[in-house]
Amino acid sequence: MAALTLLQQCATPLAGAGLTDGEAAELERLFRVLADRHRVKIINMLGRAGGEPVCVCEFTEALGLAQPTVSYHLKKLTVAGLVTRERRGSFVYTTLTHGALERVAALVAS
Amino acid sequence: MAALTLLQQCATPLAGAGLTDGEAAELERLFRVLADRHRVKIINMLGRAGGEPVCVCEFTEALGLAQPTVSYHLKKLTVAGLVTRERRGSFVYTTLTHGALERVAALVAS
DNA sequence: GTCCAATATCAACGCTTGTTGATACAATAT
DNA sequence: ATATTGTATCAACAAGCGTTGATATTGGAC
Repeated sequence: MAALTLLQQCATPLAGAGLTDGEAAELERLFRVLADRHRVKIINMLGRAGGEPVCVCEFTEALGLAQPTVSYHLKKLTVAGLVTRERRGSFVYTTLTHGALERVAALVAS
Repeated sequence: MAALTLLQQCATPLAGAGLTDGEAAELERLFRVLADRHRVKIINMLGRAGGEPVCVCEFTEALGLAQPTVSYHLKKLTVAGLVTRERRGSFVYTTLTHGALERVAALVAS
């Protein structure tokens, strides 16, 4: 009856403080923006442009998507701070935010 | 009438070869696994454990989720190759795959 | 002013995802 | 053998996401 039944045998000590709910939610939002094949391609195109602005119309052609769809994806990337947009006449150009990807990479590796 | 109407003013030259459809889809799958606050927390907990295995029951407690939900998330992380699972008696322990996060970070920064 | 082209927003639909009770499986104890 | 505990799978639902016609907005050309 005095058997020590070894409860809590699974304990594993964790060092340091964990992520807060807010930090976890922010990382979720960031990765969610990256979690789309078209947005990944857009970012890759912008990277290959070497920081130079790329016209919206190039994405529609390269991705084979309808114009509203591209607009939808670019907005997601913009509000996430990964790209910036500027008008030049009737065209809108998108630029990769400098250092944004490096910041993401640093977050992952931490 | 001979007005040069400047068609294709938006051209931007892109250097190098872009991502293939397969590569873009693979990145999408990877980021999709990371795009969840609970999975982010799990990975963070595993990182803080310093490569040591962590029992499933610790996640249910720390995340405040039902047991099937934790099982669901751990499976996603497992099939993505980010973590590995092993049984020890009736407990199942999860370990952060060595170098997995560093590989992801390298992908992002490229 | 009108006309046209590039882009953004809206509305609606199909599809995927996260969650959880219920249930099944696995391993140990008795 | 049965009982119990830890974990995985199943079924069903709510919520969010990507897509695209239709429509609105913006800016240049005439």
